[in-house]
Amino acid sequence: MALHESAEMYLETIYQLSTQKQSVRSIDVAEALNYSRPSVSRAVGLLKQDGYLEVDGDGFLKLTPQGQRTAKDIYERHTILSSALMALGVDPETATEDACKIEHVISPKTLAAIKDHMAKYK
Amino acid sequence: MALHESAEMYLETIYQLSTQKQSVRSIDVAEALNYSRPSVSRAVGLLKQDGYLEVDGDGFLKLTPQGQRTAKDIYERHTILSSALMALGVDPETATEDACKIEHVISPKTLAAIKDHMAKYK
DNA sequence: CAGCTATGTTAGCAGCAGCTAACTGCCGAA
DNA sequence: TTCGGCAGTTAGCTGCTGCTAACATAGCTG
Repeated sequence: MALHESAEMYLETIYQLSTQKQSVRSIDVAEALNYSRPSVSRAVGLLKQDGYLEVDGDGFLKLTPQGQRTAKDIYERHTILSSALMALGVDPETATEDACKIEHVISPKTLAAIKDHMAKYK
Repeated sequence: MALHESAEMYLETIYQLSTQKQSVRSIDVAEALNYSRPSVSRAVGLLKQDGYLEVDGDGFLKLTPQGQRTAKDIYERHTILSSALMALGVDPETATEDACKIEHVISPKTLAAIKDHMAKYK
């Protein structure tokens, strides 16, 4: 089951938050994305149902190995894209915003090509 | 009123078709996009309502000046992106597919940066 | 203990955008 | 003239994804 863009965004956000703090709850995701609690609640339920994360008794979100893998992949796309755009002279804020959108639609082939190009011109 | 991605896609398709044939009807758009006739019918109605095109008595679609301008802009984004990706070594089919998705989410700033980069390395 | 606050959930709404089924109108061929 | 097919429209369904309102629960605090 392919992840929808919104699911990718939730997963990436949970992953990023988990690198910044010990525990991640739904409310943290809601604040990070500026979404309502119900929106996050439903999304978390779907991600859980699809095996991307677990919610423990205290409401802490833990990515499963599959979730971890997927989130890392999305985050890597984001990182490559935003640094590529910044290398082109795009300001960091715009680069981050655009990377955030492009990361959900770009193909592995194109990403690899960008990565290669970056390596060459570094 | 900002165009949604789907509206941009319809507009771009109409524009492209109009460069290839004398007259463009809804059915042509449906075939080009592989969408149903009702889907196109509704989209055309919305684009008309928003002043992007006119439908004449024979069902031929004519972009208004505003529609023409907008469609050209989208198409230019598409052209720049796909040639940029191909310049990175992405195969034409993938480049076109990815350009088609990226063109709807990329900011003017980033597009300009890509254009500059291309001009430099040509 | 009462009550406030924080967090999460349930129910249901809205808008977008695809779809099918079915109706209409028109045009050309038998 | 009648019939069949093409093109377009209308009605209504579905799934996604955001929202608010309202409720449940737990935990602190006076």
